[in-house]
Amino acid sequence: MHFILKYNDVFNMSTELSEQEILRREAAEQIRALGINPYPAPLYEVNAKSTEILEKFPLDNTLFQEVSIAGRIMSRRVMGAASFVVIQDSVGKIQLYVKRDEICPTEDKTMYNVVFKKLLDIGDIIGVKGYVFVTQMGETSIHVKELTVLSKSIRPLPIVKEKDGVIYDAFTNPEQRYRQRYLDLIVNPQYRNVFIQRTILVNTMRDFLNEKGYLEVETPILQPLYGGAAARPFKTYHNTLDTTLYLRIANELFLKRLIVGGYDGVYEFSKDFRNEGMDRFHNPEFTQMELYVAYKDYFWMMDIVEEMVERIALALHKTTKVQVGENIIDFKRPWKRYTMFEAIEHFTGIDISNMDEAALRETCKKLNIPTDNSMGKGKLIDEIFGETCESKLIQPTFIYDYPIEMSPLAKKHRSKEGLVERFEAVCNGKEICNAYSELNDPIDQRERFIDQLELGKRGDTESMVLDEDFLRALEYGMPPTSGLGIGIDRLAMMMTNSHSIQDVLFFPQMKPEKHNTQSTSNE
RNA sequence: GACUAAGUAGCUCAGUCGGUAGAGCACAUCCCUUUUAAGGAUGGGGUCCUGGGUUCGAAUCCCAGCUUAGUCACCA
Repeated sequence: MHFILKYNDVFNMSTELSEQEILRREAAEQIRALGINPYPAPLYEVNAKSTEILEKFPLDNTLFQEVSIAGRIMSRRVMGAASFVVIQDSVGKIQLYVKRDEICPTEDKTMYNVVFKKLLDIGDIIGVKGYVFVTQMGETSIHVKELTVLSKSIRPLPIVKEKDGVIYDAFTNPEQRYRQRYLDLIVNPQYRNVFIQRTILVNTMRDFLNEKGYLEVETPILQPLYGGAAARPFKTYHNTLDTTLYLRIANELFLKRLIVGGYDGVYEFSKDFRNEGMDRFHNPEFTQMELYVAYKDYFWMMDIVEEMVERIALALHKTTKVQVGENIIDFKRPWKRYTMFEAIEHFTGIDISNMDEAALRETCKKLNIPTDNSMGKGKLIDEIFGETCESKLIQPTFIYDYPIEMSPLAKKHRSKEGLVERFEAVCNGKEICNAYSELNDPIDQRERFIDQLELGKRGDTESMVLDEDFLRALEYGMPPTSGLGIGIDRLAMMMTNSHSIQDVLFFPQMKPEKHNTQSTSNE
């Protein structure tokens, strides 16, 4: 009891420490009292990794005879003067055999009897030196000759156990997993791989774009005007400038300014922010890769997307076929290409390409798609596509030629009235990218912005605002340009077969954590 | 925003009809020199999410709230 008082006083804790937390703090102090720093400063030389040893030693048992390895204690079985410990390093786990007279060759058995047996716990980080051997039970292990405390853990670790494929005490509570991702990564190390795959995905994309000679750039996140997408922004304030700033919702307009400036191709991996709903496909901050290339059109960009995504699949899976939920998706080139009208005709048997607004509305009624009077021709077409086609497009498919009303930054179609040169790639029933032949006619762009302002006046909270500086840039002349946006999180979900965006973000947005303090609201 | 489900020990979870709060692991003590879900024995550990109500008595029944998850809606 005096420990509780002591530690709650010393650490000024608002909540009482658990018995285990107190005992571990005590242990750390006792280690110190023995002249051992539980948090030593010098580097610890490591010359092997767990999985490397487990793979190579059975093939050549002369290897690893002077091994030095470090990791976190995940289990401990003390049997008198000999013990077994499992440590986990960055790649896996390996068993240690710790024998008293080996780590304490002299009369002084303190290191084993006191430090190892009494003061170390699951969760502590240690380094060991020794040689690799195989136990009588046939498990490749490290015979420890020297043990160093590297970091004392003062909070008990939830331990997941497994036998014969059965998982015991799985740490699966999604809230805890996301809030305490570090803990998730410790006790559920299989999830480390998802994030490694995400990084390989990004690196593959970056290598691909660099090989093509495009320039990776950085553009502002804090912007006086937001633009480039239809979304509600986050608003903030700069004190010195005494001005409102917005967190970017897309980087399109800045990258196009750089094309005006004379670069042939620019791209950016950008964190974008949208002040909208959250669910398993939406996090308030997310990552996009946007690419703009001069003198190209949208057909050219389809080829680039195919090539790039196919290469990503190969980099991650060594094959173009990827398991996503129930489906196996084959990213092998070439992908199917349908115009939006063709796709609708393919799935409904109805040709809407020459319909006027009234006929479209009638078609919606026939297909049981709810409409309202605010919907114009473009919106009606988009609704029909979304309801009848999108979820059925499992294998990668380009859908192109969109209604102009939905695409205020895309160039008018070279031959088809009322459409723009835009495509999306859809797979597993979800959009994975969005691209245009970019609108470079400054007069047309100004008119499109004005149309957006009208929508805003009618209460559309996601309509675009007029960006006078962007128009000024276009007025100096932008070459014909093809632009692309790929949602990195969505692509990562697909490539790692993850059910939720929270599974491909280390730290997904959560509500502020409620601390378990006394309830204060008696109102 | 709607609906459904959940909230009990550090972790994973039981808890019968409303009658003293349970298990495994973790933790402590003891035993044990090659063990395997973490060897054996013993033991400590609880704001049963919060507040109110019904009742002699509530983890359990009722009401309200909070938190979380899932699905749908909205939203690219």
